[in-house]
Amino acid sequence: MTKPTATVEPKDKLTRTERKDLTRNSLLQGALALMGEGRSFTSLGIREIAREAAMVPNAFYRHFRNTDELGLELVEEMGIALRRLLREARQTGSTETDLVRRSVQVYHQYVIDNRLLFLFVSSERSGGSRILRMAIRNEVTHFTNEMAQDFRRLGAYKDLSTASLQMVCGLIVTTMLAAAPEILDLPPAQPMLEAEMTENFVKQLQVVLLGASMWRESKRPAALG
Amino acid sequence: MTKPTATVEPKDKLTRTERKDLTRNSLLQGALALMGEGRSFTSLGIREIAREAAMVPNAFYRHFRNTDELGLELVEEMGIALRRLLREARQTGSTETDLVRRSVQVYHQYVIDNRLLFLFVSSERSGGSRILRMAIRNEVTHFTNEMAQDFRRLGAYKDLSTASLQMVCGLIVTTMLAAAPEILDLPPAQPMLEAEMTENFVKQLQVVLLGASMWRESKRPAALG
DNA sequence: GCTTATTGTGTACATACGTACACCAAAGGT
DNA sequence: ACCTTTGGTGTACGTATGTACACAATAAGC
Repeated sequence: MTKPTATVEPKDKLTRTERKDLTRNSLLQGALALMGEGRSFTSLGIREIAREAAMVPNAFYRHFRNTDELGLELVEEMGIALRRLLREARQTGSTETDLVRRSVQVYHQYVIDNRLLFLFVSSERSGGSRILRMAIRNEVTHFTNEMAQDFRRLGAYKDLSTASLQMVCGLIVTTMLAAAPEILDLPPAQPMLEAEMTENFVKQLQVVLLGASMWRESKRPAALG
Repeated sequence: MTKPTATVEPKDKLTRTERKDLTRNSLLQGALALMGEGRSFTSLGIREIAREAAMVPNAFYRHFRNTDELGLELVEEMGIALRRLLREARQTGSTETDLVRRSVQVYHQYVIDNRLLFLFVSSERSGGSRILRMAIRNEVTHFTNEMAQDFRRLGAYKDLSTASLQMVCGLIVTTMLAAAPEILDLPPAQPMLEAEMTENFVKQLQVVLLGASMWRESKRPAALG
């Protein structure tokens, strides 16, 4: 009894579920990789994905019933990525100097670091599969709401109603997401182009924030209209 | 000699090029129709498109070398549609009362009336085919510039530099285009939802325009920096 | 330690695809 | 009136696809 029946295996002997998660993940990454080569999600086939993940076609079915199910998993992964982005932004956000520009740079780097995921989201956000589209829209809405809550917590835009704050955050998120494909299409190692794009992006956000800071709830509540 | 060799055929006897344009068009419409059923462009096949257009697969080659070439034609069609939209907006724009709301309604209706085209653009703007993506981005840039020129002509936002005006118009166009897929996914005959979405859209644009009207060119020209 | 459930493999088949080639009807130029 | 060009058809072939089924290896549960 030098070793009690170890619940955690020593090192490279993996438990079955761990192994499964591993291959499952290589399927997910395979699908992303294919889309990274210019394929759209609805054009992906089971065989193709399995081949990219270096496994036999039929193995796909051990993990997903069809490609849509795999897509939903990818959307979930994106949700996690977005939440992580927000967390990073919160930490960066303490210094107030040129906050927008700093945030844009963080976002820019984040998009590049998560290239394939953002590529996936950008394409499929208004892409072919309705199921995926809705799932992504859901995640984006959550992201928007969390951003609004963060603004509240930071005491920014205090005299905006919650609805207006969400509206503004929606605008910000729209602008952010629209920037992603342009970031991803940027030819590499072209600092001039990159700087130009970033500057434009920064200014757009500044316009939005300026508008938000000037915004007054002009209409009386609908119930009284 | 009762009839001089007519350069224009009487009525239903069409010239060859007319006929060709007709079938060519049914190919384009067929492709759009397929995307309307939830397919993405890169997933479309020659056989499929030809079938949708009620012709034999090989006939496709009489009009396009491959699907990408057909896609570029669709992009061109979109360009025309956008220019037409701008023209309509110009005419509507003379009355100043609640101009934004009116424009949004015009746009909303326009998206619905050109459902398939906007579906195509929304999907492929950040979709799989790089060629199409770039072509669409080109058209959108043109559209943005024309909008900026219109603003100039109308004397709006006089103290914005041309660059800033284009930046603002870019923001507006981004917001417009982001709204399109939501408009298209709206369940039909739900005036409550529709009104809510429109209202949100209107407010977002008002925030942008408010920000634009407050915008001051803060940075001195880069050459002097 | 034996049994069972799970994960991955190999084979198979009907179907759809892109494309090549030969062909046809009819419009257009001369 | 003739001949050529053009737009569309039919057949054919090699290849890729989704999925069904039988099977193998091995971790998990008892």
